[in-house]
Amino acid sequence: MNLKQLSHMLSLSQTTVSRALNGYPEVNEETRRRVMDAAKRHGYRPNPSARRLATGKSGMIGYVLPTGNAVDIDPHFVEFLSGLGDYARSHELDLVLSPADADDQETTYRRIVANRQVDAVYISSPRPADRRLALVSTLGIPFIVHGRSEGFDFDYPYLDIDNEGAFHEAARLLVQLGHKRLALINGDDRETFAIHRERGVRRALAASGLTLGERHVCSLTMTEENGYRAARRLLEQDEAPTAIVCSSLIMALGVVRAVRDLGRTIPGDLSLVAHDDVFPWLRPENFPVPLSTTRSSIRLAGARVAERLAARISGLEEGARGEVWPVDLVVRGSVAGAPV
Amino acid sequence: MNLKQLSHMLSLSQTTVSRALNGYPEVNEETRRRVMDAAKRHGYRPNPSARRLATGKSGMIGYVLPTGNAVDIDPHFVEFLSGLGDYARSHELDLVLSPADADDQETTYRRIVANRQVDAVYISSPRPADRRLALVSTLGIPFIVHGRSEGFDFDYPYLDIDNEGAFHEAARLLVQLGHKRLALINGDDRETFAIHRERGVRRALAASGLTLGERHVCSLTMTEENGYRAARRLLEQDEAPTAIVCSSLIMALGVVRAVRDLGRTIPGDLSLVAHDDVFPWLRPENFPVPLSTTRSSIRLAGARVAERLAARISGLEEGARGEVWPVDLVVRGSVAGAPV
DNA sequence: CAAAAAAGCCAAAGCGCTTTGGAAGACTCT
DNA sequence: AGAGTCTTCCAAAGCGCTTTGGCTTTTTTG
Repeated sequence: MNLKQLSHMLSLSQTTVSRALNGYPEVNEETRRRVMDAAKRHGYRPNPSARRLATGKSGMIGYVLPTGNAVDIDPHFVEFLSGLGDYARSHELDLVLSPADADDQETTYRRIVANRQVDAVYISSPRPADRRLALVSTLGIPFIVHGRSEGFDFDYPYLDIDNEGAFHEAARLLVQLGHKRLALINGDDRETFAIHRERGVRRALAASGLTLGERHVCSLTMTEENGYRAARRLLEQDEAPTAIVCSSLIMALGVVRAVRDLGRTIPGDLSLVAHDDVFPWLRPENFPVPLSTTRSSIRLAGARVAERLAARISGLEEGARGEVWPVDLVVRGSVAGAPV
Repeated sequence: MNLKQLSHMLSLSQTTVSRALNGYPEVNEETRRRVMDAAKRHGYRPNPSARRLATGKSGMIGYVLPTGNAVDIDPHFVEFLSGLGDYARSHELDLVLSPADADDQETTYRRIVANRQVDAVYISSPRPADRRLALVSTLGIPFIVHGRSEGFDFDYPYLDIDNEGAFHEAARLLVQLGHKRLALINGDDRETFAIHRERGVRRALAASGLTLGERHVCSLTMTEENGYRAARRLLEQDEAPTAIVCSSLIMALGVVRAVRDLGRTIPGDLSLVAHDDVFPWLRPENFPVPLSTTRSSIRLAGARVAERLAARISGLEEGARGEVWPVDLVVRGSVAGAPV
């Protein structure tokens, strides 16, 4: 059932039917009702390919997926996706993932924009002065950044959590508990979120006249193994930290294992706080010692990004509004006063 | 730069240019070279929307993503995606995720087929007599199943690993080591993979005159917490198992925690084997006691599925070929002879 | 009541590609 | 040399929608 057939059986022109369906004003309300009715009755759905060709709109949102043998997709991605999907579903928005060489995403961005494959894109895990932002801005496609970049002379729309604030709070708590030597096991410090987190920790320490020693900060991709290695390195040095703030639950698994291997205990010998993105399959309260966390649901963020993307597409949202979500600090058994 | 302009500057018809570009035979090789050359020089790329409308082909593969508040996307998905992306990237294939109400995916399948949004789809986590298979078959869109269904009177193309064989081997090893009471901590037993795994364990036990007790098999979604609960339940009963086969590394984390909480040890009191899908962020060799696993890279499976999907789209693959990959059994420290 | 404005509808021209049905010219064959 | 066959190219007709520009008809206005 296409427009031609439908309009023919209504004895109307395609123009009128199209306009009636798309809510244009220059059509009699009575006629509109007839059209709407017939459309529904016959299950008419405009052919998206045709509509696309005519309008240039695709009804999809895009994401450029960095791939390559050495590239692992972040497991956070799937949770983010859950949220995105939750919202997108209710609006019949599809998501197109365009795999790209991790070292040359620009080509892919240009392609999807030139091809008008998607109406908007989102960008995740931004770095300071991230080239994708500049690119996407000049290409002029609506977008939202999940996270933040830094060092641009222009604003852009983003959704981020207050990483600095979260880690500031976590560190402040530890300092208040008497810890003097904190360590940070961070994610890849080329990404802004990691930089912000480090900044938060430093600020909290500085407020008490403390500092984050060179050898007390690790920056690694977030795997269990890296968490283990980092913890071993930290705990086996002379001025071993008495508290660790850790950027991910997965790394925290490794930290816990290292602590055990070294015959130490949490929170007796070491206090531990980690960031929790809220995975259904790994919960901080189920750690051997319930883990204190800075918590922020990445899934909710996904839903919100989808919502804003939809708003931008339909012109409801404009400008470069940045949105920063506060982060909960959830105290559980893994923190205690500094050992004497 | 569109076809019209290009053909005009070559003083050729759109027909000829189009044919030259698409490799049709009825064009002089000399002419074809000229065209190809000019196209490259001017960076001409056919407009996908237009091509789509004309051909009905989209150059994308689809996946219907079940969503909903109570629905969690499997973390395996992201690894599978990595593999899919690896292949898709080199062929400029995009992946479109269509979020659907988990309880009504049919509508979405019908939509994406009717709209010709994608050239092929893949289906994952199939169940016995999975309705999606029947649906997609009748809708007539090329597809591949990752995993297997059962109980259909028709064949279909799939890629699966030898779950039964893998768990058979694992169980056989344990039996050979003298274990009489095995337990299985399985994934959701409405899914075929879980059924096959249980079958494998049962077969191995039967071969030695043993059975898998009713109370020795758990079937749960694969979270750390469920692994813990299952293990506690198993180990605290009278006829506690001396060996456990577990369907996922994440659940195995919970098992290890439970064992520890109960003051037991691996492999002294309990032997443990788990299935490893090969995540970069959680490796069996890094468990407190290196974990024996049945190993199969889900990422490679993703790449292979993409490859076969591409082949089906271009007509290179036909029929209902099923492909079953063998699974490695990797023995590490977590298994030992049965306690006396 | 005539002129101007508004309302309601339509034919046709795109959007940019593929593909059908020829047609002209070059080649082969008897 | 004329008929038949390839080879190589083209004009034009879709694909199914949106949108422009215009044409009636009705309503408003001075």
